[in-house]
Amino acid sequence: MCKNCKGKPYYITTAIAYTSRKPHIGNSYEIVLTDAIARYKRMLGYDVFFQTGTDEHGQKIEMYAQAEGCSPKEYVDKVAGEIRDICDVLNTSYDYFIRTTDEKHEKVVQKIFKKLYEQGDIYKGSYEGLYCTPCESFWTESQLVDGKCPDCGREVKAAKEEAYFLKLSKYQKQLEEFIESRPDFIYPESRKKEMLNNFIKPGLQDLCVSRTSFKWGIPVDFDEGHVVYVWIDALSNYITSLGYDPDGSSEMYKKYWPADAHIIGKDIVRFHTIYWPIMLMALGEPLPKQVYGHPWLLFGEDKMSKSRGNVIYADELVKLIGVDAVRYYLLSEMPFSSDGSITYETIIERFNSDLANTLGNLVNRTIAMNNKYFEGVIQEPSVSEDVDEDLKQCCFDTVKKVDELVNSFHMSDAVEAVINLAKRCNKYIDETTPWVLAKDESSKPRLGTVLYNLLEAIRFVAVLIEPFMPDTSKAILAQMNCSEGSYDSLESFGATKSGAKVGEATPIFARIDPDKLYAEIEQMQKNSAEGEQTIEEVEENRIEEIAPEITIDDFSKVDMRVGEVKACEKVKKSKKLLKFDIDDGMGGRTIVSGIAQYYKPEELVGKKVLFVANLKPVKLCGVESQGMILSAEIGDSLQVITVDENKINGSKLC
RNA sequence: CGCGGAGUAGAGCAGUUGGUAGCUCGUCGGGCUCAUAACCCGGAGGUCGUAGGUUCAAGUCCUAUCUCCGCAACCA
Repeated sequence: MCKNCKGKPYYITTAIAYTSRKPHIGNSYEIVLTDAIARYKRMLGYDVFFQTGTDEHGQKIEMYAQAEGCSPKEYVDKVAGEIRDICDVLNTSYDYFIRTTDEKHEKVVQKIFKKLYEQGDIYKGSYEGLYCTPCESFWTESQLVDGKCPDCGREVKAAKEEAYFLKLSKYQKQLEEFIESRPDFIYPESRKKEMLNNFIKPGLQDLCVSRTSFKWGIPVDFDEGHVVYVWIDALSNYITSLGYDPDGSSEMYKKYWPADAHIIGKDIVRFHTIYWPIMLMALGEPLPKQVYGHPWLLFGEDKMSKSRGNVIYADELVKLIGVDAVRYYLLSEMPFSSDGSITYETIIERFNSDLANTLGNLVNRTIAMNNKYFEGVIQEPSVSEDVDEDLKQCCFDTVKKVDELVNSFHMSDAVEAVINLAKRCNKYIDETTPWVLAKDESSKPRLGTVLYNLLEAIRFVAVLIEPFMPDTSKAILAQMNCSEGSYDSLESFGATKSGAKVGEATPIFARIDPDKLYAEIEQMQKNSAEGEQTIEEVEENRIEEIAPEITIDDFSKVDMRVGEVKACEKVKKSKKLLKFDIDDGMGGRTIVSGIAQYYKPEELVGKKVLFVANLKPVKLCGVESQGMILSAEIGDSLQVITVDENKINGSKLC
């Protein structure tokens, strides 16, 4: 069937998951999607190597661990375990689970770093005058606001901090040519344009690849105090696992690299299509063949987050509806390029309509008829009619269609194609009316043929659906008492053996009763709500540290006044900015503030607020802002400070 | 005018190179009884965001315009 894919290496990866917290079902989509492709390729005969894993370093992990009162290592061990458990619960067939804290990985990352340094692609440089000590952050000249830290507005210092940089500019031209000449490299195509127009063509800035501000990372072995920053550490997982080594790579590496496909989220397309290829170019290694930046799964219209209370975890959903139903839901509901949406309503709808009514019922009624009319014995087909041809053709067409769709990462369409074949089978039953044939002894041969054709067509369904729902595939074949589940058997119509006996007809998917499911969900949410305070909450309520001491002279430089909001509107083309017309008792002024996600424009009109009156004006998104409105912030919430209505506009604070 | 994508039946989506507008769910009616109140058929429902233009012919090409989304920018 696919002569030239037998034994051919096929290397596919997910991104490695950051071990900051347990992933929700949207995060888990990626592993299921990748697993489906991996299983499909394996079925075709490819020698598949499917890798997933965890990204475990960085400042955030350090912080979370501290909040939980454990070491970073203990923390990532716990979360990596949870992530791996979810991969297993989802029945994914990864061949290797890499962790960036693996000793082998760390060693090779150090070597890679050193090699790039020695050949001059990484150089030691420093930021100049742009370090904010309280924020522990570096800023580029263009990020600075009024010469100050854009995060906290405090002074930034001349940098004594040194850091290592990767020379992206050197490979820019080469990368641009590569991307332009490989229409298959970036999926979907709109992402490719984004990368070229927004990043590559305007000119790449050299990338900072080391940090001294935290310790939880892979040390740069020739310069104490520096740790390798996320890019080189995380991205290189794809090759360290295979046994890449600057001093001589393993056979396995030579066999599987370059990767056939990196399956990643749309948010990290940039890293995989710019930084990663350039790293590989610098190392003199071939580039991956395809990168698919898949969309996100949203809860209804919103992003899933613990604080919104709308998180669905894969393992919990599996408990409710079963692994294959979860896999089916994710694969069928996620579009190719736009974000998908998960709701309990659509979960029930998809389950009942596709899995229970169409597929499950088809298998059930077919097996039942075979038992009822022939004591289970599969008949030898003998009397064919024109309708049969149409059914057979549909089987072959579906095989072809699925192949095309999987190869272009259109998984939901591929899944749908298989379900459509099941629908065709249901139609075939109505066209041939077996129950009518059963009434007349003379039409028994035709009846036997019809049921044979059905069983064989269902076998096509079972085989084709294996990558998406492995257990269901097995269950169907088992119920048919059929051992022929190979992809090659789909080359012709007729691999089902006559004379064998089918098993009991037992429903594969029982319909979901919505009320019952909702009740179970409620129960589950209650249970998890009683759990411990989450990391997110810990982080949200963390009180910021007090800024360095200042003198009264410093303070008196800041001139704060009372003003009244006369008008307020959103700044066009910006998400976060609101433009205020303030009556400052001195003729009025305009102030722009980044609080659009906390307030609607009309909410603040008429209120008396406090503002800094002597800040140097700046332009934000084209609007000049002449000051700063004071507000109090903690974690995710923010409130503008307002004062009594009777305060006179222009009053000075002291 | 920073770059790119999208606006098609109540909902969610297909519609390569321009040639009678489709699918799934829902809804209404019919059929059937092998099956999981399932299955099959049919109807209703769309001036394909808006306004122009090219063409014998435009959802599909061009221009303008509105709205939404992604990336970038932006939190004084």
